[in-house]
Amino acid sequence: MKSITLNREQQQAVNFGNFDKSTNFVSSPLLIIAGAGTGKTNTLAHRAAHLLLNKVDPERILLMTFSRRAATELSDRTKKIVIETQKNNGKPVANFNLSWMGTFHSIANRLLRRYGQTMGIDPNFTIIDRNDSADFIDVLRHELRLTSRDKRFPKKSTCLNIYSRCVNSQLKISEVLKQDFPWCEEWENELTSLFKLYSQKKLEQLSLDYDDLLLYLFYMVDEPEIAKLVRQNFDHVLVDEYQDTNLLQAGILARLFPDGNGLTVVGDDAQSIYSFRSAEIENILNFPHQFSPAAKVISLKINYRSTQPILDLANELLSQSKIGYDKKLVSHQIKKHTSTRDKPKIVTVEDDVQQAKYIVETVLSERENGIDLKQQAVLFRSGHHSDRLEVELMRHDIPFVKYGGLKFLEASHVKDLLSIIKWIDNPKHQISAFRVLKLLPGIGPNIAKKAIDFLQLNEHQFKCLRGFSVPTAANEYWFNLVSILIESQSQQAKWPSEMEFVNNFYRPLLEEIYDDAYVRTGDLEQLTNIAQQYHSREKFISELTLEPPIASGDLNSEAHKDEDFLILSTIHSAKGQEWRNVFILNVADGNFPNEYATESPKGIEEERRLLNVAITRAKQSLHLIQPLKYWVPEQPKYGSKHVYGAKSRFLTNSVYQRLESCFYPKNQQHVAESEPKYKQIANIQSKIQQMW
DNA sequence: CACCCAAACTTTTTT
DNA sequence: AGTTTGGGTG
Repeated sequence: MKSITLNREQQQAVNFGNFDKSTNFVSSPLLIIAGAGTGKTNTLAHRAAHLLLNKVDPERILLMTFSRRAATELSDRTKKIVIETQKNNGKPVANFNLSWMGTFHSIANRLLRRYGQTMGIDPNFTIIDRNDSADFIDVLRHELRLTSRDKRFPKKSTCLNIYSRCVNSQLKISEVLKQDFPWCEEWENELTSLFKLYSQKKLEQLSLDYDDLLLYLFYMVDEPEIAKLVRQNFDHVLVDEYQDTNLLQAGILARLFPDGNGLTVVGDDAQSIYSFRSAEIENILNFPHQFSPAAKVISLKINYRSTQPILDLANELLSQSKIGYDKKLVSHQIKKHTSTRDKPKIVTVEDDVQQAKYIVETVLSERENGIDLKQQAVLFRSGHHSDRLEVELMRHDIPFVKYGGLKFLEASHVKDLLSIIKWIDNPKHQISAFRVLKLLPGIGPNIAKKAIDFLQLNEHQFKCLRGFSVPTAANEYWFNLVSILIESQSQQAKWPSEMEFVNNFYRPLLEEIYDDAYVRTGDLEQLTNIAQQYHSREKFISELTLEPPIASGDLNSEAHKDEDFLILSTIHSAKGQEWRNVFILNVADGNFPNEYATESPKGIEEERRLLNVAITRAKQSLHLIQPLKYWVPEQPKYGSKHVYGAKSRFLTNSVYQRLESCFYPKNQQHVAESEPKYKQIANIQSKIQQMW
């Protein structure tokens, strides 16, 4: 295939492969190293299209991406290319579907439901999200009496994080604790028994957490016979963001494609930012050796996104690293003449309030210049960094959408309603049952537990609950709830009308529990609307768990399509995206690098890559903001919550030379001193005390 | 046994 | 500021 939109290396990557004797298109293992903005998605889409145009069956291509958004984008582009090429060649345009496309977790979900029986896995399992898992662990840790000790046991989310690391890194718990959770080392034995119970109970309750999806699939394809069975479905696999895969994911691929034939992976070692999820940068670095000598490596270095001054900054930042990235990105844009205006800015401000003001002011003046809010994004290290800014934006009536902040599914009323649905879907799912039961007035943890045990004793037939008595306060709710449960269990395929019954049941409870019930009703309506889009209850739950709506505006994205809004996003959530103007908040030591990551050189390197990812999102204009003072929400023991941040260690002199230094407000380097000061004349304390 | 309140403690990023 | 734990009351 020829296309003028591709450069030489891209073209090479697209066309890599041959026809064998039987005219099947085959390809040996291929690694595409694609630096930021080098047209990775375009190349992948063209490669997929190339396969299709060479008669590879679309059903037999496996596309693994990092997010749903990436998956749809890739598939849309692929289709477009295929259709246009067919038109140009005067061929009839065939309709097709790339059905095996999604995240590792969603692909694992499908494969486990289809082939799980070979491992004794009931295909009707429920996927539990992070919150459910944490609640699960919470219950078990009480059961094991791990609370009420003289020293506090790690909290549920920490326990889950440790568990997750163990599974995904395939390391022993002692190793994980030593490396990443040294403050929990003393609890090793307790944690071990907790995790043992956790995995056992999950199996009993037909519940798989995110890690299980990968783990179970790994064990499944570890059986050569089953691997062969699964392998028969696919001729080609394209894996995106390979630098962020972990050992389990790489292991799955290695077992499905032992010789690497048909395997194409794409990634950028300089953008590996998910080690907390046990991503192994070694996966991408070792790929050529793993499949030596057959493996081919192609590097894309021409950047189509950013101006050269922005790339100069990124290149300089990476060149400071001890790991030798081979990543001198070169801009495709022909530079007319470089002036200081093109240079990325480092803006020094007094504190987060000034930081927010600077953003508001700049964003608005840019909009005056005809740059939509949508073309501008504010990026930050952690979710709460935008708190101040959000207040400021609301005050100025500037619409925004935040990615990576508080999620829709984390709102307790949404969790309540979903729990009912999940319990109906899987009567063995005790975490949902527990949550639902505790909603009813007069029912607390103990009665809830008894009811659940009672249900288990009666083989999870909801109708047995008629014979379970509850406190009078709960009577009416109890009767209605049990009616719904029995109804759903007896008849099938009532989705999504079932959602209505559940809604009607929950509404009065909502009003009883929350003061702001009215506001929350809106969310429940949205949830009901989403439910309409799925044709089964199981699909609805699975999809919602695997791809939760990530931004506040995500749910009614159609409605928001015409509107203009500013993007706020964590850097992790900004992966793969680009904007004309980019602002990076809190570029100070403690955030870049994050204070918890500075223990190990590896950690610091990842922080550097994180800053690199943030920088390379910008097309034309980039502002790093450096507050002298910033807010530290935790640890009040240090007294003042304002901390004077040190200059980021990444901003060395040579990096600084790539930046233009500014101050905000202009010409006021010492804001604190400019505020008027008055002498104390009276004492408020004595006045107050005199009142009594 | 459920519910409310106060005190102690808290490790970023997410499929 | 949010979570966890323990104590007191009805």
